[in-house]
Amino acid sequence: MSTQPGDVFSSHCGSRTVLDHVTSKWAVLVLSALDRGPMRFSALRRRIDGVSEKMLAQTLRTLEADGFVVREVAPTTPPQVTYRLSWLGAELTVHLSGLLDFITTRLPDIQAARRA
Amino acid sequence: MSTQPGDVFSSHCGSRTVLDHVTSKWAVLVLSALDRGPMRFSALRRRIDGVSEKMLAQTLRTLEADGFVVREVAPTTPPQVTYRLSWLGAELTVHLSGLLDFITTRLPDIQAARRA
DNA sequence: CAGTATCCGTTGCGATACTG
DNA sequence: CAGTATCGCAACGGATACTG
Repeated sequence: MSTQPGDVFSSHCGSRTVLDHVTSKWAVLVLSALDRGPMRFSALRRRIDGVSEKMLAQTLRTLEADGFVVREVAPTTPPQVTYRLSWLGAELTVHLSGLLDFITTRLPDIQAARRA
Repeated sequence: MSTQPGDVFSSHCGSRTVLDHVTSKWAVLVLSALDRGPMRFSALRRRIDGVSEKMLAQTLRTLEADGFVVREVAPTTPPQVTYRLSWLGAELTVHLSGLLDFITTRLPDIQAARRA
């Protein structure tokens, strides 16, 4: 019930770090985009409106380091780099997609409830 | 399939704003804490390790404005202010709790998969 | 195509002090 | 107790330019 090791409520625990990565500004959108299938860098850029190259690259590197995304390079010229969800990433994205669906479908209610 | 009005993938849509609020550094933790029942300001501060008064107040105000959290003041001295989830907030938190549970329980796998 | 590097303004956010 | 106000630094993150 109270704070336990690994609990998100305690700082300096790994789970807090992962939570911050996953809920960062662009990570949610990247993961959800990849949920529909592997995508290349430029396709992701086009899909996610407003993301800069820098932030997309940074987000992808973080997600790859956390084991949620797999980066695959085809040895062609020009090189084709494809990103896809790992098994762990797919499990994660189930939860995120549920969140996105909720926000999207309930947006009218949210905006109706909004004050000031 | 492609970008639609209200879609999170397009910027300048309300859903993107709400998503940013909800996935902000402290909002996830506040909502999850309130999921167990109403809490007072100072109790939330103690529960959520590392949050400053400023950020807790700011987060609560945003969540209240979005209609996810309800603020109730008991007319006593000293005043007792209690925060609780609205119906909409409770629905939202279902998804967030799922996310937190996933991260917490799968943390070993995540850290095992982590590179560099 | 798929990035990296640099610059640099904006914002996040902790610390501190003060209020009803 | 339950906040608000102000300060100030560090990190976030967008724009631009450059690379293999």
